[in-house]
Amino acid sequence: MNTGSDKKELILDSAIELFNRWGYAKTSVDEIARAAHIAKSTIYYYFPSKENLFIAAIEEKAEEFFNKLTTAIEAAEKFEDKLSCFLSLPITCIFQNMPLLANAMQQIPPDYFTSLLIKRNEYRQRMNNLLAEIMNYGKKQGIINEKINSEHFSEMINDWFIMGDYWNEGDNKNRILKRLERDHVLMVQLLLYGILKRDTAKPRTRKKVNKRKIQ
Amino acid sequence: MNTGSDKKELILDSAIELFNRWGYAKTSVDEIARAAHIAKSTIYYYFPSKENLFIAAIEEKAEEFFNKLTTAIEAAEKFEDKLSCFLSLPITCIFQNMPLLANAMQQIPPDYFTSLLIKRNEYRQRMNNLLAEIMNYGKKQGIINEKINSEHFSEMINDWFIMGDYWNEGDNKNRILKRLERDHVLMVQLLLYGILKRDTAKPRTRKKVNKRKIQ
Amino acid sequence: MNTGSDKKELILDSAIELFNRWGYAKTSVDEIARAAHIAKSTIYYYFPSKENLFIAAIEEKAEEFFNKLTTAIEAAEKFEDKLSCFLSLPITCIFQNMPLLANAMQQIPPDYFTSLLIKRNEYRQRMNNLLAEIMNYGKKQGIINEKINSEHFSEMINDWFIMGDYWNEGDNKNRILKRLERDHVLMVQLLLYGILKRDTAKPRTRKKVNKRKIQ
Amino acid sequence: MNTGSDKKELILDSAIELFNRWGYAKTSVDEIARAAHIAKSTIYYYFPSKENLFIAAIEEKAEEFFNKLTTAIEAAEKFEDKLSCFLSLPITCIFQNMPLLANAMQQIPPDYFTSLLIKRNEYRQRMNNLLAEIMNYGKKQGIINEKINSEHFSEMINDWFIMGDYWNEGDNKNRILKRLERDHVLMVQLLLYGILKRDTAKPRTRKKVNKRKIQ
DNA sequence: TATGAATGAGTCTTCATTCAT
DNA sequence: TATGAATGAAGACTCATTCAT
Repeated sequence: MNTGSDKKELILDSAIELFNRWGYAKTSVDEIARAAHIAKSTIYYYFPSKENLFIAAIEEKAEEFFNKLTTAIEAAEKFEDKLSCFLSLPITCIFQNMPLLANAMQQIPPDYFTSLLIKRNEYRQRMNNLLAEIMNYGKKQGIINEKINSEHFSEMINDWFIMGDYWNEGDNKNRILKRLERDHVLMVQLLLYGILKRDTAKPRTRKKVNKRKIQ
Repeated sequence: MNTGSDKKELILDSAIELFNRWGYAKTSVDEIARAAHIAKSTIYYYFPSKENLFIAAIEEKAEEFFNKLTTAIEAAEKFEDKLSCFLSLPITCIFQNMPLLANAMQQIPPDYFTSLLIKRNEYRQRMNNLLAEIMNYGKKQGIINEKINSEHFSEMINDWFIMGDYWNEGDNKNRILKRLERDHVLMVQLLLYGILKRDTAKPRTRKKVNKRKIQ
Repeated sequence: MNTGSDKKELILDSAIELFNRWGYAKTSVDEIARAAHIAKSTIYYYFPSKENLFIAAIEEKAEEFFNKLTTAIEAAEKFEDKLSCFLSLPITCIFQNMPLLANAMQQIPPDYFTSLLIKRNEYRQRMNNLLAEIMNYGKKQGIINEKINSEHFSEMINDWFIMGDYWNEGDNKNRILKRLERDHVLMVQLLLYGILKRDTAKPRTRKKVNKRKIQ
Repeated sequence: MNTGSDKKELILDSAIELFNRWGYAKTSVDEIARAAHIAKSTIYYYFPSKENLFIAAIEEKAEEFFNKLTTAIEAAEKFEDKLSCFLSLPITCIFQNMPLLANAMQQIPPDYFTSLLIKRNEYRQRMNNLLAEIMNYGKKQGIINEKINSEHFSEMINDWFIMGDYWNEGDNKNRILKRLERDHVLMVQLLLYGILKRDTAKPRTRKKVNKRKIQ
């Protein structure tokens, strides 16, 4: 990745490492230059701004991540395994690239520059599409409970596990709160199916599920 | 909230709002002073440092949150409702106090000052205790599947939903990766119980569950 | 010195200690208040300003010093002992009250406020007078080499040992440089041959020198 | 001194002048920048900190001083003239670079940063060595009173004239006080009788004394 | 292509002083 | 007499960015 004397690549490598370690605000262009053993102005020769460099760093890691993810999902044959990939890989990857990818995919903090928000939406969309495909696959195989609205499920998984774009939506607090409530009801149901004893579970929760209605 | 001439409260209010909007690094003491319509030095009369003010802001909101949460959980009678509270309130609350509480309870980014890390651990501990109590309640009622290791479940819920202290643990990457894998397997199982059709699900997943062994 | 609950004395004591330890610029009014266990504003009740407090601290110690010095000189009978007192006590005293008295009596740094300069001149004058008296005493006893100009000698001793008011004299650099040259010539002569008359000196002082033993 | 566009030299010149006039604590980096007609940040481009800039200023002047001093001492042939150089040049030089060199060579005030203390020790060592050489020279010529312990004499001259490292020695007050007493006894003896052997002294120095005339 | 030099705007923090009580 | 609260001005230092070469 750092072959040849390509200084641009050198800068990017140092930037990725430092942004990962210290986050955007606490990484200075000086430090990146020092780490890359080049002059600070050279960074500005290749990247118009710190912001831009940050986006470039994210893109590099994100592309790497999506490649891994799609490959793994395609390689898996069973529905459960595909779902398993989808749930585990992001966590592993984000763990290895914290907080770079966290900044890219999550919404904390909500104040970031526009170019980052655009990237975020792009990545979320790609995640949604991947999960939608997996769900379709499960449906085709006839193993998914029809009561589960799979689009809604995809959305929710993204929102809970990779954290949602709640913070994008500006002032429309009520809408978000409603969605949060809807999501958590579904999440509780999912968890209950898992942790409740079969026979006890059914009667108790059916009632509740009916009352609150799965959409 | 801003009654009387209590300037300390005024400062805290402004700080909470601004830290929430812009995060720690991108909120300047100048801005807080301007927002509170007081002199910058007045902030330093009440709080020894920006860091300290940040912690104070977090504490105020965290206390508020824990009060709401414990009250709600105690008020709920059924196990499912208690669990529901535990899962929904943090999200709602964190949504309303992003990134203030996110900073306090989550581990992103990993570069923060010591005093914040201490707070984080305290809050995580309190969350763990609350969930443990709920699980105990469920057990006493005999409605929890004995195959679920409830301690492990608590841990996982905290790690996934409120995000774990992965980043505390220094260099020991392998250990963390193992735990991540363990967690996601459990999570997949929980989800599958929820979304798979009853009859199809059982035979298919039992196998897998047995193979990987629930702890 | 700190009898009763007299807060003014308390402040002065703390101020002396702290100014001594850290110097004027690096001692804050806050610290003095903290050390005296009183409120900062109380200091401003008793002293109009930090500057003023500094001068007051100096005065207290200076008065103490001059009392000691005159008492000791009067108590000494022989010329040599009087001179000895004059040379040793300031050093001892300044050592014990560094840099408080150093600030007061020396000219380092030259930028201090007017009130301090006034005090300096006053103290230098008193030192000069004391030395002049001693020299007169020596002359009356007929043991001082007539070739030594005793006024000039007094001046020089003060300038070299207690450091002079060179820095008072503003721009007139040439004049000062001439005086410095004159002084050092005299100093070298003193070091080489001393101030005592050859014939008088021998019998009188040999005794004493033998008693105290030159190493 | 300020030739060419060398901004580093410009900064150093302004710094030397201002530190000389106002001392370390009362000279602000802003003022130095203003005096040098450059931006404050430019100072930080060349010097990592104010402290560092101060040390650089001292070094420049100290080197200048030691060059002058050694040259002058070597040029002088007679013992008396060498001693004369040693005693006069520091004073003249320090006068012209007060309090810059005073800070570097003396121990007032005692609260300074470590890097300055290191410099102080270095300079004191160099002064001691120079004086030791001069005394050796005098001994070889057989004109120094054997009763004078020349090492002790060197120490004392440095302590009294250039002011000693009393303040380095921590708490050991008694030891220092004893040394002060010892020193002043020697000083009185020197003033009274001088360091030259009686018989050698007379013919050699009378000439010189007559030439320069005691006032 | 690459960089050394330079900077303006801003950062957190300190501190002597004032004032109402 | 004594003080808690409040502040303006200044302090050292940082940093993303520009520009001439």
